[in-house]
Formats: sequence, C-alpha cells, structure tokens
Amino acid sequence: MNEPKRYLVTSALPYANGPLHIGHLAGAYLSADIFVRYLRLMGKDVVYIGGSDEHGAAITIRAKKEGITPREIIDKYHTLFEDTFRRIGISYDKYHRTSEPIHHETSQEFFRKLYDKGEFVEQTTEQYFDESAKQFLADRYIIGTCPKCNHTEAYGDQCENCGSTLSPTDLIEPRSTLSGNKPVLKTTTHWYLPLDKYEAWLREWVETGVVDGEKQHEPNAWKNHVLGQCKSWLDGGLQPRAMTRDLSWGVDVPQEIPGAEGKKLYVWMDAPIGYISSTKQWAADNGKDWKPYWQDKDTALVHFIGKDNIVFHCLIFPAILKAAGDYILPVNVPANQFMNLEGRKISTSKNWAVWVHEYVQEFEGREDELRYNMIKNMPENRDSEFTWKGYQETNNNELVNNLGNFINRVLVLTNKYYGGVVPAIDQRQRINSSLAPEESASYKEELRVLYEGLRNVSVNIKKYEFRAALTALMEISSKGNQLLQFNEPWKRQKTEPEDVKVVMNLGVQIVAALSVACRPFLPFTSDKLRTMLNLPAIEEQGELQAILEKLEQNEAIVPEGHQIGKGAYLFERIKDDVIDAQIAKLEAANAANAGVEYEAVKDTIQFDDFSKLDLRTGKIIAAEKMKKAKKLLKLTVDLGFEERTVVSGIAEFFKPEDIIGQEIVLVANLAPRKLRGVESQGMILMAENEKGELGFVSPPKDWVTGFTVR
RNA sequence: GGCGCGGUAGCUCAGUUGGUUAGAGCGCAGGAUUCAUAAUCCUGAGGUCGGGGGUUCGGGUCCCCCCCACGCUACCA
Repeated sequence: MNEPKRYLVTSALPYANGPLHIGHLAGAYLSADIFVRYLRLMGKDVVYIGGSDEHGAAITIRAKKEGITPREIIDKYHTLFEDTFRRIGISYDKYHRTSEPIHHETSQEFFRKLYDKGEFVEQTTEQYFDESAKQFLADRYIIGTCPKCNHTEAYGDQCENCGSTLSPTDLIEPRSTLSGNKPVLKTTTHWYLPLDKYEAWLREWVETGVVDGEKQHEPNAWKNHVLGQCKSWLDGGLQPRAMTRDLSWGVDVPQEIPGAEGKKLYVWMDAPIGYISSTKQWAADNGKDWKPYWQDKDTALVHFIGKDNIVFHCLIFPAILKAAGDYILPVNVPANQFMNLEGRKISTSKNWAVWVHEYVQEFEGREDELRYNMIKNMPENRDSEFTWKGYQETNNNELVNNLGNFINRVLVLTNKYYGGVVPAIDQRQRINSSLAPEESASYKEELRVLYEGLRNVSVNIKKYEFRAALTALMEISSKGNQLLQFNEPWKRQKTEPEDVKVVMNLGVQIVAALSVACRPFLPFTSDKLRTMLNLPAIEEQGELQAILEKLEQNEAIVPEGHQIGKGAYLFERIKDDVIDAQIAKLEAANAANAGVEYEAVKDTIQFDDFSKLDLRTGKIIAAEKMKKAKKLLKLTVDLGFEERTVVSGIAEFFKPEDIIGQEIVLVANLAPRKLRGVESQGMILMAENEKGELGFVSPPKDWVTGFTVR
C-alpha cells in the first residue's frame, strides 16, 4: 500500500440526547484530533469530519416527556456539542448535523441506490402497533415490566434499571407511551440488508485486508480487540439487518418507493452516512470536491470510535458502502475501549460522569491539562481509568514539574543572560551530552537527539499509539532538563560563557520544537508557546515536516539573533482543595441521583385476583447449578406433601450449598415452564433491593412446610 | 454456558517475529544542585511476568488446562 494522497478522518457522531463526558472525549474525539492535527503538521491533505446524530425515538420520547419539540432538543445539544468541542480544542474541519437537508438527501440517495440495485430483502414481521395513535411503535415507545428485574418502566430495547438488552416482545404488560394503551401485534414490512450474503468478502476484507483481489489495509495495523470482535461476529454468522423502521423522527424512506409511507431510515442508513453528507457540506463551503475523499483509492479513510461501535463501523457500514459501489472502505478503525471514573463505570443515567462542558467552564484555561491526562490514560487497548487524584498528579508532576519547568528555565535564563536574544554560537564547542552526564557532545549531535525525539513522537502517532507518542513528547522535555542539569549554565556562565551559549541556544531550539510537537496533544499550550517565543502562530500547515527537514540537515529551527519574549507559567500547580471539591461534587451528584427510586405501584387488583395465587411455605432440600447458564439454579423444594423442581435465576447471589435448608415461599400454582430443558414447577419469591440484589422471602424459622401464605 | 480483549514492581502501564542480568513514569529511600511553580538531576530498594502443565538449548512471549476482571451473547416465571 502506498502513502495515501489524502486522509478522511471521522469521529463517531454523538447522539443529541445528553451532554458529552470524558469517556466520549477519551474514546473517539481526542484520538482523532491528535491524528488529524499531526497529519496537518506534516503537510498532509486531511479532512476531519463529524457531526451530531439527531434522529431516533429516544429524542422524540424525551421531547414528549419534557413538553418540547424534538427540534428544541437537538438544537440544544447540537449547540452544546459544537461549543464543547470548540472549547476543548477538537479541530473539526466540519462539524455537521444529521437534521440538515443535505444529509436527508444524501442518505435517501444511498437508500435509493441500494433499492434500485436490488440489494435489499423485504421482510414482513410482527411489530407492536398502537391502535388509537394509528402507528407502529418503535422499541423506545413501548414501556413495560422488565422480565429480568421487574422494573416497571423498562423500554422495548433496554431496561435502564438492570441494563439488560430487550426486545419489545419480552416486556410483560407492554404499554404504548403514546396512549398508554396496550399495543397489538400487527404485521409491517421493512427493507433488510442481507449481511449474510456479504459475509464471505467481509471476512476476507477484515482478516486479510483484501477486497476484490486488492489489498486495502494491513490487518496487523488493526487493534486486537477490533479484529477479535469482528471475527467473533463473523464466526457467529451475520444476519440480515433492518435498514428502516416505523419511526416518526428521522429521514423518510424515499417516497416513490412502494410502501415507504410512514417509514424512516434506521440508524445504520442514517448516522454513518452523516460522515458523507458532512464532507459534502465541507466541500461546498470550501470550494472543494467531496468525491475524491470517499471514492478515490488513494484516500485513507479512518474512523475513530469507541468499542461499542466496532461492529457497526467494521461490518455494517462497509457493507453499505460496498453495496452502493464506488466507495472506499476504511483503512483502519482504531476503536478505543472504555474509560472508567474513580473505579466505576461512567454512567449518564446515574450521573457518574465528568461532563466536558462543565469542565471547560470550571477549569477555563486548563483545557490542555484535561487533554493531557485523557491521552496519558487513553483506553487504547483496554479499559482505563480517570481519577481526579491522577489528574492532579499528572498535572503537577508532569506538566508543571517537567514540561512547564523546563520551558520556564530556558526562557528565564535566556532573558537573564542574553536579554532574550538567541545567542550566536561557535559550533566547535563541545558541551556535556544530554544523554549521559559523563559524555560530551557537539551542537549538531544535540540537534540530532532532538530530531530523533520528534521522530519518535511522529512514528507513534502514525501507529495510533497516542499514549506512547505523548511519552515520547515528554522525553524531549526530560532530555532538555538533563541538558541543563548536566551543563549547569547557572554555574558556568561566569567561567565558560561560550559553552553556556551553546547550551542555551539548544534550549531554545528544544522549546521551539516542543511548540510544534506538542500541538496535536496540547494545542492551547502550543499557541502560548509560540507567543512566548515570538514565533509565527502555527497554522497546521506542514510546520512539523518543516522542522524535521531542518533538523535532519543539522540546521537550527530558530536563528541566532532571534528575540524571544518573556516567560510565563504555562501550567499551574493544582492544590488538593480543587481536587477534593471535584470529588465531592461527583459524590453529591451521584447521591442526589441515587435517591432510592421506588417502583410505581401496579394497577389495583381485586381480592379474587389475589386469591388465584397459591402461595406455599417450603424448604429447599437440594440445589445445583444449571449447566450452560450463568444465573440459573435447579432447586428441589419440599412442600411437605410433595417435592417440586424449581429453576430459579438466583445463581449470581447464592451458592447451591449455602441454601440447602433455606425456608421459602413458593408460587405453587404457576404454570410449569421449561428452562434450559428442565421443567420448573413454580416460582420462589425473592425480595430485591435497589442494587438488584436478591434475598429470600421466608416464613419464620422451622415453620411447617406446605401451608399457605395469604 | 459460548465467544472476544486483558491479567507484568505499591499505583498506572511498555514489552515487536521466543534469545543475554524483565523496562518506564508516579510513589518510596538516599545523595547532588539552586536557573526554575519546594521544581531539576543522580543512585537505590521493590517483580516465582494470574496459577499449573507442555514444546524448546532457551518461554512474559508459542501450545493445553484452570482462576480472575471486563465486553458481547444465551438463560432469569
């Protein structure tokens, strides 16, 4: 594969239904931003694309709940996203939105093209339908009792209480959120993309990089967990996926297609095509042609996403692109894993998160400090963790003590000794090497060390190893500190001023190199440094490439005689009270949210309804774990007059040997049901707490078995 | 239960195709130093590389079994 002519880089489109937290940032936005800023600094042709994902049922439901329009919600979050990204320095070339007409047209064109080519399979299935509202109900429009945790407000696709993934037909007592009525099952027809038909080429493409006999990517360059998850799906066999849904808020299925009425494009045919429509808008705004970026084989397409999006970007979207024809496939999908927060999973609903828009407000001027910590702890290959204490430590120990201090030392000394003018030097002078205290080095040899340091940053960014690249950046600064330490200008200025000139000139060169090399990671710091050095602001147009070329030729970056400005602190120490306040804030928000949520009391029943239940006291006399099931125990219950076999989903909370002799209450007249091949004759009553933990409901100790409970 | 990514120093993590005494940063202990935001630099202590077996002249690295964490998935009357 040749060096690409141009790059098209995307970050996952955030869903316009809630603010951005640090997990989003560490997952898909900072990584992309580092990559594109680097490419620009190397003089590459690169376009960085993103936008808000603004369709879907979750938004309409929320709008209904809050009594506002979906448009108001998406406008609110789209504006917030744009502002947040700008303030934390995510340098999109185009941040677009899927509600724009150009996006509707683009995704409809895609659909039309696939339809005309006969790629779709039409399938008729039964879906819930609200007769009073006269419409099919999206998963999110159906609420019912979760079959797993009995939460009464579970959605048709997911229970937000226990987190399990559901299908609408799983819900007990489903009801429509539109009318509150019980929905009926009715047939509906949708267009499916037959992924099963594409399985063979998708597998070859993922595993070898070859499509249609042409090598398009190097699988070794893909991350393990990305390849692993793709293979896992491929091995499991791909199923046709619906590309349309019965939704009210989204992109219409092109109306000339028979049966299109009331149908919208599903997220697969909507959100990722947002990358393309966003590119079109960028091209229109800048007098460019969007097509080479999506259709020319010499373009490298890179998707930055979180691990929850791997299958989507590595299998489904490529399938759509190839089915449409004329489109290139991604050369890499460097998905990150997840970032935890203070030992727990980040959770929007539980309000366990650091919100980026709050951070940029509360820590204005400290954007790079967050970026630095996020990159240092980026979940590149496994889940990682953000802690406020860690944030404080990286800030104080690395940004202040290492980087900021080195730069300050150079600026202070240069101003003190030479009035801020970069000293002219005699290149024949030898100084102490920055590499080892006992060795000597020439000016040019030290420029070479700097060159190698920059190369090291560069190589790691190319490999999508941003943590390593950041470490390499900090090594440049560390070597700078060593150079000063081994040469001790403050001592030798009086005795060996010519040596000191060489050292300080080098110091300025290193700081100047850092002002360019730090930019992908710390763009705000880069700007400040350029001002301090009195050097032109960075436009991200080949500046890194330019200094690499100079250094490779052993040429200085900053000429002798250049006047630098005064130093100022780039980073400031963060005190304990700031950190303590943030931790307290986190705990408080979480506690406020965790206020025990009581389930709503169900509809009133009559005594007759109750008396239909036959509850009996009993005792567990045998228990064993069910094979091939994580949650199930097979229990034998003594009812006095008979023994029952009961399969119960309590294995996560109780070991079989611990519950022999446990007295229980059994629903004795529940219709038997087979679970994993074993007939369960009844149900044991369990109490559940707010954490979802289970406890037995039992009669007093040594109660007689087999008697009724009422 | 199935599949997948991981399990390396007190903490956060590097360790390429198997090859000499397993590394970095932070923290800790000593020392040097003062240009610098009590910053910097040097030295040191600290690891049966999750456990067990195997292949090999040689295994953190390859193979098998097991344990733990996370994710996806099935099961939850």
